[in-house]
Amino acid sequence: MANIRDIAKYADVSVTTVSRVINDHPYVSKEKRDRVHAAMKELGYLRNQQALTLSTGKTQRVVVILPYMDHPYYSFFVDGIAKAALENQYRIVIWQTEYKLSEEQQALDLLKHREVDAAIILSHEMSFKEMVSYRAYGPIAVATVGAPKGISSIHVDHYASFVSGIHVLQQHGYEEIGIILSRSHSPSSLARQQAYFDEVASAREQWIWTGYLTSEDGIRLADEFLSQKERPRALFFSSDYVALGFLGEMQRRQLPIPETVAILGFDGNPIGKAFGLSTMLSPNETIGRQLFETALAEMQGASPQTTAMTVMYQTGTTL
Amino acid sequence: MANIRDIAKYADVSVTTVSRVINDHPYVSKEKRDRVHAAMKELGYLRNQQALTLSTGKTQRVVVILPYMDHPYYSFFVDGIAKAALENQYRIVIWQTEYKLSEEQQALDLLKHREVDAAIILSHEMSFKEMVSYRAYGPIAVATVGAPKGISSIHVDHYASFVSGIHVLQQHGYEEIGIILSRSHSPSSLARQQAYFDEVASAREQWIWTGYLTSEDGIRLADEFLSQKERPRALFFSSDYVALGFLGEMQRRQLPIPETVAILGFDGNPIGKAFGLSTMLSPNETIGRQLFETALAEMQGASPQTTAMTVMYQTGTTL
DNA sequence: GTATCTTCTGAAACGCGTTTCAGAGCAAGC
DNA sequence: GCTTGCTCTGAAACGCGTTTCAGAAGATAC
Repeated sequence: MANIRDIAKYADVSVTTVSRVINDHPYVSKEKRDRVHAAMKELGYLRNQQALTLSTGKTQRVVVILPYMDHPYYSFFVDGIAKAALENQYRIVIWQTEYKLSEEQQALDLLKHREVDAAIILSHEMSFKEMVSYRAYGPIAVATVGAPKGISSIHVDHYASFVSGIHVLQQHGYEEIGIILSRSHSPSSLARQQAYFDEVASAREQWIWTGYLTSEDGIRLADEFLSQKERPRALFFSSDYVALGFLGEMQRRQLPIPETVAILGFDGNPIGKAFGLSTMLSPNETIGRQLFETALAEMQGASPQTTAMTVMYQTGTTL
Repeated sequence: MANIRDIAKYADVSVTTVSRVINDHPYVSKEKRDRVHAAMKELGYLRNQQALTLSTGKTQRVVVILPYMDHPYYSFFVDGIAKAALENQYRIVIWQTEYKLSEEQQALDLLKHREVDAAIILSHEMSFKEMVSYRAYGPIAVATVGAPKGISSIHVDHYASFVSGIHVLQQHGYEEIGIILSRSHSPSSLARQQAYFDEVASAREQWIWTGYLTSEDGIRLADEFLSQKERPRALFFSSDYVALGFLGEMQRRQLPIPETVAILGFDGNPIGKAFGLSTMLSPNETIGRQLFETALAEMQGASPQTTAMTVMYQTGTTL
């Protein structure tokens, strides 16, 4: 495979001139430029991206760190990131962590070893304190709340969003409300619990179900829910998938929704529409785009920024 | 940031010796080895992955080419690929093409420019003829049927799978069957049509619906289906998501399933379980793993291989 | 005692683009 | 006529690990 020196020899110019032709530098005479182009064509020259990367110190890659690939929730973020990255000639490297700290560390080590220029983290187990220690090696943008100075954050304001979801339920006449959360100790779950206690008069501990992440978890929830003596009249989920699992299982048992219990989802996954799921629409693709864009801006010298996004009620038939 | 030469100077050894220590080469005296380790610790040495890549010619990266990130169908493949890749110290670069030929070409150009060591293609618009022209630059493994010599393929045998799905429907007493396909001209769709005509006595052109990819397409199908004079008694979908969209819309219209029409999906997406969707379970995660493993084997000198996988009926309540 | 290994070490070349710097030639400015 | 500035060119250094090759020292074999 021909390299730049082969081209230089073949075209009888210096490597500098070849490099200039490749990079469209103006100070090359038309004559030599043509000779170089001819030589490149003749020898089938392909620029070696690795050499370029080593030379410039820029990899044109960003690592996207997320717990699960096969959870549709993250796909929308990744879609937004991928689109923005492609538009800017960046490639994305995916790292699946399953919330294992060691995997998160390995993923961020890519930054240290200059395999990527920046990191985008969709959800994490790692403390922000530890995350900050990687900041020296490149920009980091997260989709979670509570990021300290130095780390960009484009996130859904889970407190405000849960408040507005609760208000939607209340406007529909539901006062006794339960909430379904994923990881109990995550910052977003804490914010949601806070909103719950602040806004729901009848809030009670046993109406908070934690550890529900997938549609299967939603199916499982049906038993847990029905076995309770005193049940809330509405359930506010933190994920459409869990809500759909629950909804499907209730339908299977021929328990009418919303009569048995009203259901409000969270995400706005298109599949929810098919089943009339009422939900809070979250602009995840947009967040993905902005995560990339803010990381890119930081690479170009901008300061880290924090942006909170809000969700919108999307009407359905489960309220 | 300290490089290998700084370490050499600090430890008063040659760069060769430092390199040997890094790579656990045996021929280094304990004394020098210790000095080098101390120097690396002292100066906070981090190996530059780019230099290593340029030097060895191996990137430890594989590009995964797929049409849509936000279509859950592909997530399971990617999950399998990601797991296998991580286990082997490979990183995956994602390239979303939306079935645009130019994007597919750009993605495969990564191979040419040595940004990745191999390519895994989940679905493509590009002809195999064109794809083969990239083979000289690295192994290519596809998840589609019909790959020529030189290109590895781990795929679902769509003909056999559709045949077995049709047999399931027939065993349940359905003779008048329609099929729902995604892209009309893709090899998998052609194989499915062939199976349909071969196995269904009452097969007819107007019972083949093409262009259905998402759950929204499934919703839209309800009108198309109901507006037909003569309707099949069962529908065999090529995607669970489309099937679920249709199922949800039928439920919304209070048209009982399977009395109005039986539904058989294809994939085995977990969300289907919540709604009792009968489906043909496809081992997509396993296919993902094998795609990576066969690509890895090829990088190590093995020959391309082709493996066809079969699907399994997963019982539900829509038949 | 000499031949043959084995262990250990480092200089230099290699992978391959980019960038800096110095210099040559020529035109415009005053 | 002399200075200034622009256009064009290429040698060499740089980014940073790995690998080849040559050689020295010590150990083992016969």
